[in-house]
Amino acid sequence: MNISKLEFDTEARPTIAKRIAESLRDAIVSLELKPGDTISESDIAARFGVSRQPVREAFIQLAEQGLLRIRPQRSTEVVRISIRDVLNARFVREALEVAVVRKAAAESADLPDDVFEELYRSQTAASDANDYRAFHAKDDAFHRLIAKLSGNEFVWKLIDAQKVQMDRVRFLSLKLGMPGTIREHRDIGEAILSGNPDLAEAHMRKHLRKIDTQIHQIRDLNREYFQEE
Amino acid sequence: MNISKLEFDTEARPTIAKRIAESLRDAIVSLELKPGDTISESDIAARFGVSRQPVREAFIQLAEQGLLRIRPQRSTEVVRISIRDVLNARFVREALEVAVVRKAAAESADLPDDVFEELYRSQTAASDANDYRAFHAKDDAFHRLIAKLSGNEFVWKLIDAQKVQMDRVRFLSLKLGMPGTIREHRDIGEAILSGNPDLAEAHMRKHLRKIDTQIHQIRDLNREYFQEE
DNA sequence: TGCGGCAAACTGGTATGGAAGTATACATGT
DNA sequence: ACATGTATACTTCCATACCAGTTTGCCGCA
Repeated sequence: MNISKLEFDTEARPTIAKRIAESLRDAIVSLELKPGDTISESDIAARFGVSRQPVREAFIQLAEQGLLRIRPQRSTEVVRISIRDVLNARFVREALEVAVVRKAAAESADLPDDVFEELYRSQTAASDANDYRAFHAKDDAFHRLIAKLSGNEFVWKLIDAQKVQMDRVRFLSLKLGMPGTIREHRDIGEAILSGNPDLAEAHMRKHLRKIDTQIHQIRDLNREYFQEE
Repeated sequence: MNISKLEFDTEARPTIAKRIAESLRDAIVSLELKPGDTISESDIAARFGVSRQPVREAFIQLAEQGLLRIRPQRSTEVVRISIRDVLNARFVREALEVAVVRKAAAESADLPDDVFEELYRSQTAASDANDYRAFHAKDDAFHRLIAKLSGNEFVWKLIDAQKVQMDRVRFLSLKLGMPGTIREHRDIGEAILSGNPDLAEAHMRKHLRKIDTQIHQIRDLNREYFQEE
């Protein structure tokens, strides 16, 4: 009798470090912590009521995501938005999303016609209510669903990691183009359901490349958040 | 676990934690640390002659790369090779490499005809000398060069991160197909120089997908290193 | 011989102290 | 007034100590 197989998932309990990292990430992406701000381990530790060690581990994690810049013995600062980095992230994201959307379109034969409807509706509702947070959450959910439909949901983890670089720009965009986004999502969804990978790819590229033009406007309106380059 | 020596190069590398991480990564990829081995912070710390803290940070980093599995209060183990994970990594890598190789081919107009020659030669030399380490280093250099030629060298960082999952398989392959690899590299290089993105893409996909068939042979010869799935 | 229970020896997570490096305010000397 | 040295107050990085689970193995007992 093999009892050892019955053990339940002991994995998922989040550590303090992980929670701190997540909380800081939200603060940075929502510009609560502003680009250029300097923070310190002890400062954040005191604010959360924990010791410096888990905060330090959170810092390291965020530095690897490109959100913090740790300068030993000097300071740790929230990195300013870099147009170059944003475009690089967009390039990677586009490569990944094109790969999954093509696959989703090629294998869409036995999908119900209304797989996307629920998301369209809730995103439209969020737009009508001017609820940006909900809107962006549904935006992410749409892209994630495509990855799942392609049988490569794990790719979303990477897309999400890249997205971090773009999220602050998206936050600054806010109302810019909520309805437009929904229209593009519909185009992509229809191309998938019609089993047309080339068309799905084209719509996806166009959708993702909107940021290329947006980012310069955003920069001009928020110079202080951007790196000079 | 049973290792003779573990040490980091005393020069370069900013923090102890990073040096430990790099050293451990090499040990894992070269199967010095075997899949399934359990290691502990204090154990490794003693071997390197440092405290647990930097080792712990190295563990966290390697866990994020999918090489270690940290089970709080229980143990930390070197994860076994998972065919699924390897194929997932291959999928991502393919998406990225296709994107850069197409771009490189599309913009190859003003490249000197011999950009790749040096690498071809040194890789052939490494193959003739049965020098696997050098061969693999040149293999990586070739792919990295393509990313650079496309103007997106930063993508290499991601490709490299994905590659970690495949490197242990590559290590087990060893002699399998060194000459074949060179032939494929030449095909890719020629397609780039002839400015043919579609052909370059096709050769790249074929090149990267070799692992799909190889991995099952490797698994059958090294069951103990693989996860049952 | 086999089983149950308990204590000691692990594990990773967190807290805290100290070392080394850097920036800065402020004296001091010319 | 203006350099220059210095004390001081930061910073991150590493070491050490402690905590709370988990595993292991021994011991007593049936």
